[in-house]
Amino acid sequence: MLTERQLFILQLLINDYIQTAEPVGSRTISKREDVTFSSATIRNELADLEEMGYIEKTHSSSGRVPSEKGYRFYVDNLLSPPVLSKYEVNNIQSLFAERMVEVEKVIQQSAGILSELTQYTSIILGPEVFETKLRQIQIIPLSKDTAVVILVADSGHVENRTMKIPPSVSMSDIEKVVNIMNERLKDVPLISLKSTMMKEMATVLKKHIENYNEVNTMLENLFLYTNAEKVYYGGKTNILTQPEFKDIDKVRLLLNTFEQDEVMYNVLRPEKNGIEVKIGQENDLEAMQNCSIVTADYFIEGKRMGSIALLGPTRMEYQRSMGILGFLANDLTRTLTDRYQSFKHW
Amino acid sequence: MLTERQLFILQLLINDYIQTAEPVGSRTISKREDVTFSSATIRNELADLEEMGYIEKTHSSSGRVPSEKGYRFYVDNLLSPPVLSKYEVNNIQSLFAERMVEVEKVIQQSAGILSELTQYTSIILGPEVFETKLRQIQIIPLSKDTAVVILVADSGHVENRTMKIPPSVSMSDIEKVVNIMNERLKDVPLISLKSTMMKEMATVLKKHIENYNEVNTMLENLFLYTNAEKVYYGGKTNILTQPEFKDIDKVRLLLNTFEQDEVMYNVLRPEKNGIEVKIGQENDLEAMQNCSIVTADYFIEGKRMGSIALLGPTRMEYQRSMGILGFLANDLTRTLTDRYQSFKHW
DNA sequence: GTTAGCACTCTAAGTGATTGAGTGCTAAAT
DNA sequence: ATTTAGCACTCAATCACTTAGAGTGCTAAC
Repeated sequence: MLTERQLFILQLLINDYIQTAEPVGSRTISKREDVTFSSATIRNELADLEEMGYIEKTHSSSGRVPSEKGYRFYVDNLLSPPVLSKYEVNNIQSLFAERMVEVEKVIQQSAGILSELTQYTSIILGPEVFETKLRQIQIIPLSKDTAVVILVADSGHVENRTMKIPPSVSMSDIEKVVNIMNERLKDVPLISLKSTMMKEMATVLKKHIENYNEVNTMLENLFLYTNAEKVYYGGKTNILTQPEFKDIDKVRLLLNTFEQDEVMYNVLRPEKNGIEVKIGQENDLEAMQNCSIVTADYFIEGKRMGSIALLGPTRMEYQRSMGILGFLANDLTRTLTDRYQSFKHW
Repeated sequence: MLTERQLFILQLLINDYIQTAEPVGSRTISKREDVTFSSATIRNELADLEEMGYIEKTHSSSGRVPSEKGYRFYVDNLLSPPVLSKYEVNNIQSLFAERMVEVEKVIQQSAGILSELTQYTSIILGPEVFETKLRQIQIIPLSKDTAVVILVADSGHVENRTMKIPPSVSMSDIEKVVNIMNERLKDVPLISLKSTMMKEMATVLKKHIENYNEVNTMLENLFLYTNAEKVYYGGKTNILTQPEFKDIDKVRLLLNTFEQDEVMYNVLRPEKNGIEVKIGQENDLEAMQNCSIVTADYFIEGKRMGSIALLGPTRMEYQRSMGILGFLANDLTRTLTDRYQSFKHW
């Protein structure tokens, strides 16, 4: 168990390191006004903290640096509730004051503000197809054997795909199919579209359509890829300003990871509710060994819709980041729920 | 004027430097089998070439490095027509053998192959709205005051926008407008959609719609932003492997530029036809001072649709890059023209 | 339990000295 | 009139060495 003084020293050390990115020595700590005891005492305490694994030396006669265990302890026990500056609050709220119509634009802007306020990289997982429901489906022919299929969700999200039409399937068949789909599939969540379609429509289709089998495989192909939600970024290169990323290979690794949506998608899936912090090795991607990620969720009517996250070095300003992130997640939840209400009760 | 031997030496020097990225000395050149004269002779020639500005020294006793003027001369006069390896040709042609339906996918894949073959960063400007024409327009209501507008082009490109509907405009009004639009605006190029709409539809709308003014401003807002064509990337971080980009600040500058579509858009607009090479300072973006860009256009029925480009260090493999780029541009042109034909004569 | 003091460690920065790749120039060879 | 061998010279890069400074751990005194 840590003594009061050890807690205090650990906190000072981490705060200092977060600011300077330089190993912190006993003298540096002892020079602070609010420290009454001498550097020798601090040295003793530091030795204990090191033995317990909360801090490390970079070499045998260097100052101390927080270990991942140390950061974890710091985040879990030493953070006081964050206070946002007026500037930050204004900045975020002015975003939502604009009341943009398009969900995607709201999200893109949120990512921008987040990265600007924090100088880290912000990542937002768009609303999951999970909760959004089909409003309408349209098929528009392009040539004799191709057509565009357009799905519109109640959130305003539009999804489109081009497909080839087998020669054996006629236009009137397709029209029939679309009509049936609009009848049967309206308000079905996008995520379960495929399974619902297979169940609900099989019998009806068999009755009305000649080349049932061909139409069926066509439809199956169409919904083969349940589109993963989109990943939005803000300040993709902000993290390059951090001194821990002067190594170009690390940078390459990280930026490449950004390009792989599926990977990022998994990184952002939070395991618990609320604001979560993953420190260094805790997220097992090699590219993110020196990074921490703070994630928060946003909701619509209590249902989780997506996540917003900040990516920084392990030495990141946890308190501030968590504050800003939490605040923005809240506003996002409120705004989106409002929008959703207006759609639902219409 | 350059003598035969000077040409030869310049060529050897640039070839060598492109491979090694190290300054080339007289001894290195003299050791080649096909060089009969001594290093001293070469030193004299190098001094002349330097005086003429084709090569430079990095310091007073270093080997020589091509200057931008040197590269320019090399590209304009010293390149033999490129020969593609079987591997490269196969790689590109297998791409088009798949005959993907969606233009965007073809382009995305092209970017991927380009960057893989060259290890540079590839950039592709999507088909201009320029030539694609409106096939159909749809408005789908989302709530009592919002709706999604969907434009489908004959290329299969889908464009969508969410908009607010003023309370004074009724649904039936909107339906009328959409009908009129589909009648009057079909096959109008997307780029002139706005102007055509204003001209063609003004009188008709006035006749049929009550709140003409409100509808009009609504439509105007809708088409306010003529969407610039999309920019696609392949191997965004490839360029980071080049030794000239070990400086993190240069990297940041460049990657940030990538994020700004409008800027890239201008970079890629070629000035002349065919394959164009811009070397170093020739493209006046600060972020690209150490880069060269090779661009080529692709066409549909002789009309320029977009460009594809390779971005590398000034010390780039011009011959190979130009070869691959030209070949792919050709195949792209052929494929897209075929597709277009099938749409047109349908 | 705390602290002053001291020996010790290690990095970072600076200083020569050395090496080697390269040049330019001159005088001899072709 | 070229070409080339030879030589003096330059400069970056590297290595060994020193020094300064920040930091530690330990011990003995407070």
